[in-house]
Amino acid sequence: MKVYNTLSAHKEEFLPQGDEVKMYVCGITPYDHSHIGHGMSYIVFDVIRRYLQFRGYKVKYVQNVTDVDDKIINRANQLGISSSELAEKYARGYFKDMADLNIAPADIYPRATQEIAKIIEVIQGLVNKGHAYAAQGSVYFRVRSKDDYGKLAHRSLKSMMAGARIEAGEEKEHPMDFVLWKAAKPGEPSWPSPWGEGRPGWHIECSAMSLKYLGETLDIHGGGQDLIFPHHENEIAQSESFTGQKPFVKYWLHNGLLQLGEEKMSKSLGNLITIQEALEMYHADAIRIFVLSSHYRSPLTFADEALEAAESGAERLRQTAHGGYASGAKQAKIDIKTYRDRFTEAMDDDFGTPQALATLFDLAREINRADEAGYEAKEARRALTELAEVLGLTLKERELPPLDVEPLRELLSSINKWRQLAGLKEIPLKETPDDVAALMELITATRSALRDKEQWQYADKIRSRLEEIGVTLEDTPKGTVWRRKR
RNA sequence: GGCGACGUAGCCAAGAGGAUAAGGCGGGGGUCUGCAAAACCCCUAUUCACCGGUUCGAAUCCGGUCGUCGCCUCCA
Repeated sequence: MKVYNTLSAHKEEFLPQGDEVKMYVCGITPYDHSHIGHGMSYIVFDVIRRYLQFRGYKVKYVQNVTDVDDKIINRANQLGISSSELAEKYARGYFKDMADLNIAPADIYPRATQEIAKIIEVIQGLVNKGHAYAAQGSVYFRVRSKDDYGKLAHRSLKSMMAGARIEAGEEKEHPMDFVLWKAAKPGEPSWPSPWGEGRPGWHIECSAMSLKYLGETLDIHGGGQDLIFPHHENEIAQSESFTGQKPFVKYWLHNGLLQLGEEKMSKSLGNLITIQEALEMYHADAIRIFVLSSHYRSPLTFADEALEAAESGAERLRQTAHGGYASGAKQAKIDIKTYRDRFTEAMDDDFGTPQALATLFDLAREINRADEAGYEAKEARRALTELAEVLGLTLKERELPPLDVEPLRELLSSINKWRQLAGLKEIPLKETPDDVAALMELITATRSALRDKEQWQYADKIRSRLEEIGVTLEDTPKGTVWRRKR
């Protein structure tokens, strides 16, 4: 397996330290709804994790929740609630978003506010080693104490200074020094520390948590490309300075960013579509196919046309996975291994999901072809479902609100008189069922009988009326099947 | 200003020196069907932004031009 490592800027052979892959992905700051840019990132790392498991690795996956930060505090103050209340609310929303996108939960979701002791321990260690210094109740990391600072972003301290927008660094020794511990301002949530009341800076929690839950060296650390600098650069500086161990992370993986129209989708620009909004419009499988049809390191632009295309593709895979009218027939000769190998080969090369998906579509075509020829392709269907699952595709029908019974009852009573025409008995009003399945059974049976009598105009009327109600009919060799219109 | 990525069919998007330039969507034609739907079959890039160069051979490597985007500041 090869993975692209941001640190080396090359693809490298993936060799984790042990059988259990230690994987850390930067989580969210819950002060607002998560948008589909977040969705993209977590879908990407979900697939990476699923694929590692598919390849036989155990994975320990940790994702932080930054539940204290300026934006949370400001927002909570605006709303007149506590910052922990606000953070909890949006963290819960985030977990629902993830579940709805079929993203498997992390093994641990540490919260910054629950890890203060470890955070203080790390800061204290950095101070003791001369990598950090206190000033006015805050503590800063001394970037000049780390000789390879900038190695992840591939920039030198000098080049960062040139043209960088740097504010006059009152308390800081060097403009690039960054805060580890922020002195409390009145009215802000704070914790006691050796430097006085305060709260953690943004970067330090990731160092503390990864150290606590995964150890001194992680196999994989992931996040969006926008986190490379300064966040991940600073994590490296903190962690390696604290432990004295290099590297902090063996493989740094970063996904490209989702764009909306001309610009990056981001909270600060306000041009965002929330995950729940996207899910109202599209099936989670469609969103995943949209994301996975381009390589994870490339930027991707959210466009309704592309999502619609993904929706149609998802529908085809779904139909294939659940199809199969030729049961009990001769087994189709489909070389499943070829498809598995193609899938694996694609994924082994830095998670080549576009080609992995292409393999799925090719397999689906061959299954349908076998179907068409009257062969049974159960094994191949199973393989399709299994490989789809590695990409986190459920291939399940979207859960729609239940059909209204009333329109179906009305339809049944209005076609009652046609039943005689079809050679069937009319159904007494009292015996009209009130559950969808039974109603549909009677309606389709009536229509089938009408078709047998070649009463096409009546049969077609039933079909178009059902379409209005939200039911699509398909007349297959094995009879009429119905499903919810999407 | 510095660093980096990208420009492939109507749209989305793989491919990274050599065999017919994946796949999805859309469109056209056909098979099946009473008609549909679904599915299947065929067609839809003689060419990879443009200009030069290296090479027996370039969409792929090098240089330049144009264009788009990201990071350098909170961000997945």
